[in-house]
Amino acid sequence: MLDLRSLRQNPQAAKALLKIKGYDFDTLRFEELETQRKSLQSLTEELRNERNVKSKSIGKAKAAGEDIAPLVAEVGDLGERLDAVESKFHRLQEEYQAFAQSVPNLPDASVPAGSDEADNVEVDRWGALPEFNFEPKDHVDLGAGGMLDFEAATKITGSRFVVMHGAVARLHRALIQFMLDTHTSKHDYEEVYVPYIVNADSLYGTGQLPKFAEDQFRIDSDADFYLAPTAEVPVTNIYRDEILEAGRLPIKHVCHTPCFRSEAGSYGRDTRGMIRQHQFEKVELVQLVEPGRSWDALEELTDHAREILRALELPFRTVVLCGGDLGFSAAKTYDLEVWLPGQNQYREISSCSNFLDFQARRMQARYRSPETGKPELLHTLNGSALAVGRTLVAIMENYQDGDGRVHVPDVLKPYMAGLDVLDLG
RNA sequence: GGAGGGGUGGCUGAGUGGCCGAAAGCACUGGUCUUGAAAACCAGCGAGGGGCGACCCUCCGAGAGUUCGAAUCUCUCCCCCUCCGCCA
Repeated sequence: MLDLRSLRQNPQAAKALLKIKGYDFDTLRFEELETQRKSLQSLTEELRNERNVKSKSIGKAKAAGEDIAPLVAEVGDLGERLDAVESKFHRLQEEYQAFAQSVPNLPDASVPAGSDEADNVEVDRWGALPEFNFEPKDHVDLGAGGMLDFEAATKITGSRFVVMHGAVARLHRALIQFMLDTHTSKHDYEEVYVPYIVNADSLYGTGQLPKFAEDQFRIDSDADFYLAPTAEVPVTNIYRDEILEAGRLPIKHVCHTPCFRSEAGSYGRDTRGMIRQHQFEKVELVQLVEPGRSWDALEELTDHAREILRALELPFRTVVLCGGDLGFSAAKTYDLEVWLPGQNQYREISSCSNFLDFQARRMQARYRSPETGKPELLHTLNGSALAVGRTLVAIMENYQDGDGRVHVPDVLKPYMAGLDVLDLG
């Protein structure tokens, strides 16, 4: 959520920035809501003040042994008037809240203009593209011998799931271990284990609700529970409604979780293979930092994600998302895109974002500022490092040898119990 | 699942209808003292919102109700603890 106070001061500036994101901010509607809020709020507070003052005087009269009947009569229909104004005010507040919550975060000034991913701007490239003396297969063909079984998954559940067997399942697990170990030992993140089922407040805090309810898997139970779409939700919400001491910052967590996405509205896209699944594993980096530090933190966090790709020797590039491709809560996002020989293109494997205080305001994640002694909103960031399923795909496609085998990257060998070549059968 | 006990400021904890946004202690901040520190003493110290301001409003797990007036009484829900049952 944006800061309403600064929004009030300059709605036109916000409108101009939001246009970069392809969002039409209705300043007239906002100003109308604001005007109504102002008058209803002051009227409500005036009446409440009157009631408080008079009630207090009744108390005093009673304590002094005086007759309170005339005072009680004087309060008269005050309660009814207050109720009427209050309910009007509450209705307006709900409307106002819904409006304010639906406004996306402002993009940073460095975010390029553009409408979709075609307008994203490449900022760097790493690694030479592999050259094959054969026609490289994609991961679906490579796994067709039985290691990747999409039909079995369809039977068990439905489309967009996978069953992995043997060495491929092990390589998938090795990737998780390697990523967690790298971030904890080299990049100074604390590992956390969290619930995979979250409540509505948590999804609201990070911005998935109320606007993106259809993307979530909702659990049919008495409680309002959802399958976590990313570790960002449970991990960031550890600090919801907390006031942290400044000495605890920055908070840096790494967390491995499965992620569940309904993928509503992507029916025709990436239907082949493991690229877009309802369930996939991800290792996520989450940081909560002092407001002045978040831009540096975004660069660092993005490089922590790059480090995994460099260690795995997978060619990749970094793009900065244009306004139209930027997410609802993010002020700026870098995507890392790995080279997939089977598709002959770069595909997203990580997304690293700075949310500034947008999420922190929704979830009231604060720290005590040493300068003022007052609680102030933190800045939140997160990034995938990396999406495990897509990393597995990238390794299979980049490390294939043309003879139905996949070589294990050097850094993963310690995790593979001596296995350094996968025979896909 | 059954029985009982609880949820109060950063933390501990008192408060059963008005003088309570809330005692006391801890923590924290400033001061006195000290070569310095500790101790002691003095003072300050919850959060959110509105208003140019004087000030005002809201918040004692959440929501609804009773009342002129609710942290306090009633109802519903959520969460925590103890015991029993069941269980990885």
